[in-house]
Amino acid sequence: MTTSDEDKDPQHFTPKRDTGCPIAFALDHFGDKWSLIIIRDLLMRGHETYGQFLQGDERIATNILASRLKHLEEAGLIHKQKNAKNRRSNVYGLTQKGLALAPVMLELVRWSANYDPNTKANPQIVARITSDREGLIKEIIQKRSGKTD
Amino acid sequence: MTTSDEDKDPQHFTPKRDTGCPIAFALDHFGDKWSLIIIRDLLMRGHETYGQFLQGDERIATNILASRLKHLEEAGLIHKQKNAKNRRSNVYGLTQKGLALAPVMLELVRWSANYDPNTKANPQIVARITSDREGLIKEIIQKRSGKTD
DNA sequence: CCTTTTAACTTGCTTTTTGCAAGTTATGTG
DNA sequence: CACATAACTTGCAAAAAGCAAGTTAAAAGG
Repeated sequence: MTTSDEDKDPQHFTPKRDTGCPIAFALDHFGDKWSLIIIRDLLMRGHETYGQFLQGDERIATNILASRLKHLEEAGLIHKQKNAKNRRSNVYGLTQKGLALAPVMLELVRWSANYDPNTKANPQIVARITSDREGLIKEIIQKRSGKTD
Repeated sequence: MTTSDEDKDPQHFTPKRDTGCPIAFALDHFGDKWSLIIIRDLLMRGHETYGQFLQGDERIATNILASRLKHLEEAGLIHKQKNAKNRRSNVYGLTQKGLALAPVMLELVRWSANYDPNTKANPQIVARITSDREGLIKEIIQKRSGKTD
């Protein structure tokens, strides 16, 4: 982890439901139908461009994608960088705050794998959530921490 | 845990986004602004009647509450029982499938407690998520498993 | 009993969010 | 220089959320 000046506090983000409840706080960040899909793409599938998100399995609409990316950025979960080599492509990445959702994501995977008879969750990963949860979390976070993170 | 005939498979529920992805599966169950609040009330606060949900901190609208309860029941996360003693009050409870969200819930609490400067999360609980996660999960599940569960 | 409360919803209507299709702009590419 | 493409934006229709009021059946009080 290089300590650059990223992940600065998003001054502009104030939760809607300001009750202090942790669940409500989380929902204010990603409590809609698409945000977690985007976070999944970033965290589990290595997607990092607008076009890659657009072509995900669930086919998010382009205007919704734009609005969710904006919201997630304002909420401090992701950041957008210009690609120095190719100035028309932007690269999205998870901040520390976003990467810290890995444990939540893995518990969701475990739960769904357990209750969805048609799950396509990778059995090896699912098994490892139980056998080596901490190791898996660290591995994922390391894998998805860009050099600029 | 008494093994009654509850928690039967909800034949009628088919996920909207049938991609096989565990995250999408989870979102089809509770990927909206209110479902997780209701599950929180059931799991962490011991709420179990319509009126209790209505009076939660976030003040869900009554028609939305009714529709979410119906959906959660169809999705097999909760069940509704008549109260034998008082026939006009219904008692809601989590099914096994719903109780199994405890780990997800706790990771959400941990994440939010960590990133919300104004969190009201109980510090003792938060500490225990790290020090005795498994024990805490079992304790919560046991506490919220009604006799009829 | 008979009136009043109350729990658990439902209905009607307005506002907000989502979704679809098409259009725009600034690069990049042959 | 013509064309392709990444990353959006805009306009409008459809769906969901939110608000206020109404309904129903059962319990509680007198």
